[in-house]
Amino acid sequence: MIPIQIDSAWKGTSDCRNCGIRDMVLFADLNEQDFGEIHTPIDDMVFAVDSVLYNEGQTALGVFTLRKGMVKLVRATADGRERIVRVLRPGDVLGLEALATERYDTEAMALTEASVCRIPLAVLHHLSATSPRLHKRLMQKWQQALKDADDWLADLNFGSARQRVASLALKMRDPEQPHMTSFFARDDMGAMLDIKLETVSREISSLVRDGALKPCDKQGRRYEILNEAMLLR
Amino acid sequence: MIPIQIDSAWKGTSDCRNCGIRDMVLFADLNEQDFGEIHTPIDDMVFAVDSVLYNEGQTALGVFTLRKGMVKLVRATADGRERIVRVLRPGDVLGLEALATERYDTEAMALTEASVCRIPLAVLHHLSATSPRLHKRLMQKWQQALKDADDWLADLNFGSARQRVASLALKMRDPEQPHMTSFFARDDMGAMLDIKLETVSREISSLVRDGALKPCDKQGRRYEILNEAMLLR
DNA sequence: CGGGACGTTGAATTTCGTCAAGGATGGTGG
DNA sequence: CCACCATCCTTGACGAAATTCAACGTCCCG
Repeated sequence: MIPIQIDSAWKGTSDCRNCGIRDMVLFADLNEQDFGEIHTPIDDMVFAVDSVLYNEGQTALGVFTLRKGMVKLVRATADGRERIVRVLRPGDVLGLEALATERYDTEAMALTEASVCRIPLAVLHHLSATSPRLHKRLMQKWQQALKDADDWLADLNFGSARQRVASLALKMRDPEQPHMTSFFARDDMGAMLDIKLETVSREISSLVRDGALKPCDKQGRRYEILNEAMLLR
Repeated sequence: MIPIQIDSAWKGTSDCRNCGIRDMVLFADLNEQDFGEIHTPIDDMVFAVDSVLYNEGQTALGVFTLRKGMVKLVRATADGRERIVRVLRPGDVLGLEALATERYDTEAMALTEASVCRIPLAVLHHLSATSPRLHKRLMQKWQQALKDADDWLADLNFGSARQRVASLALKMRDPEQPHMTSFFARDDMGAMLDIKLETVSREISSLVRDGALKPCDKQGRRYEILNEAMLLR
């Protein structure tokens, strides 16, 4: 079942030298010699909405770089419910933990259609030993992942329901259009913020009523930020 | 001011080869040759309760390994309150992020008297390039830190106040005496679980009344776990 | 022995969750 | 092309849970 997903997602082999977002990713400052050390092809893949990139505990095939779209990392909690521990966006790395354990610690599911490249573990193990440039980038990606994890905890799971929704709105701002922000299905937002979906809906409505946000589509996914100060509190 | 803390904490130079907890720490599988590459002394330090090991944003001097005691990682939130993002225990590494950014991402404060060794950044940068053994350990410590961060979020900040207190009790079990567990000042516990200190107190009292826990001191810090199943739900 | 810090407990209030119903949207098939 | 249906978002009323404000007790330290 998983191989089928992989097959259907596979779109070809990546040409990393000419990657459009290369300055954001792991291979940012590799030189020609480093690229020569890559003996296994990097797969270029696209996953449809709601498809699973990998499961919690699954044996790892590689580390992913997210090129386009959004991916949620999901964990099962002790009582069986579902918890979204983070949302990744373009430039982020998925499955770094596989470098240490050969297994993925969380499930990864596409929140939108998602383009990724999958870098085989062997390539990273080899390069991290031979290329100080990759080694340094790898440290930076670990550090960023850890900081993101702590940020997520400190910002989004703190305070009243209204504060949480407002924090999520700020965190999910579009990097290119800072006055726009993206929301998700209400039950996903609930799993991110640890509040019920009805409460999410109420707080969004309240922020719209108070003039902090303006809905830009009919599905409740895109909003314009009208009053940033109101969200910051 | 910070140098004064450092001076007062300094207890000598560590003999890593004979470290009592070496199998848990970064230097676990270094060989004699690797040790020969260490040209800067590892400092052995002790911090008193409530003293600060480093501040958020501070320029980093090194990475710490916790030998004894407990340390909290604290962040300021958007609204100025204090948020405890994790508690570290013996064997854990503090300040790994300094390897990537030369700065600490959080404040670290001793929850008990804490013994640490401070490994200069230069030593780690050098060894991670020359010793595949350290390189591998480093990956494992990054992975563990990231998993701990996600665990903290998923377990302790989820569900009712009672569930959170129960999860904390389980997470803070003594590794040597699994039926014993450690709590903290009630406002610290509140900052860990994102509930008010009065609620923490009430839930602890309730767990004691229901026979899940038994207090073992008069300050409310040590408890015996009488009914593990009751805490798991 | 007194005072301050901290933990506990109680009552009133606010917030959030639960249960239920209604409405908009998008897709499907006739 | 439109009616129908399923899905998801929204809203309301009620009850449960957590916070707030306050008082009180205990422990530790000077």
